[in-house]
Amino acid sequence: MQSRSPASRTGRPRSAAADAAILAATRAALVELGWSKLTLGDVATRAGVAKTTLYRRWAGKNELVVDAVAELFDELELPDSGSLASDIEGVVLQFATILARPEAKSGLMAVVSEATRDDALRERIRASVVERQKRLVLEGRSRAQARGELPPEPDPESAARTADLIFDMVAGAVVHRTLVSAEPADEEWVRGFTRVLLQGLA
Amino acid sequence: MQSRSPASRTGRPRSAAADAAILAATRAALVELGWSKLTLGDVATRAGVAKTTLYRRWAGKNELVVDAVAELFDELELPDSGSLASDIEGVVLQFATILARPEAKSGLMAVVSEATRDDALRERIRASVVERQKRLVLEGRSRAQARGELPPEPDPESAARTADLIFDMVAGAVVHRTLVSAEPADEEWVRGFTRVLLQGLA
DNA sequence: GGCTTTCGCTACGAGACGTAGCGTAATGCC
DNA sequence: GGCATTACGCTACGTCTCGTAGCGAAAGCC
Repeated sequence: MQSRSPASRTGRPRSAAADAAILAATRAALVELGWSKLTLGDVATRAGVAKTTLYRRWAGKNELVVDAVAELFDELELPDSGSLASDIEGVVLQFATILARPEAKSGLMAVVSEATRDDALRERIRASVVERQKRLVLEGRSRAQARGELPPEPDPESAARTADLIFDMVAGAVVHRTLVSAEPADEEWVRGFTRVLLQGLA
Repeated sequence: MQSRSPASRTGRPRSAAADAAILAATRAALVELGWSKLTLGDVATRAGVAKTTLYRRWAGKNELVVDAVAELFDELELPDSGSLASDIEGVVLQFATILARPEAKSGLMAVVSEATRDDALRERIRASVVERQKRLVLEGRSRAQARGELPPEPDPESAARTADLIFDMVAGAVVHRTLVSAEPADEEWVRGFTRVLLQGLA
């Protein structure tokens, strides 16, 4: 969350329950109201805390929603289904399921949009959402290489570039399908997408 | 733009110059202020019109920005460079160049985010941005099929599905690369992306 | 000239923002 | 147990933007 200064050993400690209540209230408000009609006063009331308490912990709407949405993606797991294709399909489907939830839809793109003019916010998104899930790409690839489904990378730099490209393609396609085309990223779509992606990487 | 009722043959006509001035002022305000700090009062002042004039033509910030941003994508053209790979590279690079502009970055994602709770707005985006550019995918594919670079489609329904998938992959990857990863979608990246996409479609 | 619609201007209530001030509650240190 | 320190709830406030209403003037068509 925020940089809790390590030298704060004295005084009343911050309530951890309040943090959880605020983040949960934020997600609930995103579902009911969406980003633009969400107000911090309303979130505070839902969470049962004072508005001033909320402002002591988060600088504003942007930072609050990033933290509230980031928690949603922590449940992503890489299945071990035996083949690279079904591993990818499983992860992409999980990602699509999370993104289909209204609190993720309305919250995530709004903060990404705000991040175009706020480097600190973009870094917060990268650190708490993107970078934390890139592990799935890396682990999936190394598994596939161990199974001989993918060739080993010639050099580390090219390996990193490819991983970034894969991540942009997966996340970007699912987001575009879900939010812009407004069609469900269901099993059928995921199969088609995975087929193109995998064949392209061979 | 808005539904200019065909039965308005009498009375003072609306100033076409005002429309253009308002949309240009909207883009300028997006560059300087970004989405969240853009106010309709400020746009009206920049455009040299009264705030009430602006409200007579657009229902709100969302609709205004969609129209202002949609104009940016009209300059997309399909190059005829002889091979499918370089055709795709050319279009993707054009798209990335437009999306790199600050008015597109901060405006487009914001309205997409708002569209998750507003069906009419999403339809407006689809009609004035997405659907209008999907022609590039269709035309590029038919050219490639004529050249024998791509197999003909077995049935029309599958052809439409594939076109949608391609569009989601192209637009999604470029958007994610530009806005989330915040790295330039330059020639090198576009080449790598096109290689994966093309090989996947073969 | 008469009719109709748009335009610029001013003013307004409503709502959210972000902050300040105060008294109270919870902890660590002596 | 008492003290310093920090967090908390509450109230109140000035500021900003929103979206609308009302008015007189302007610009077209018959």
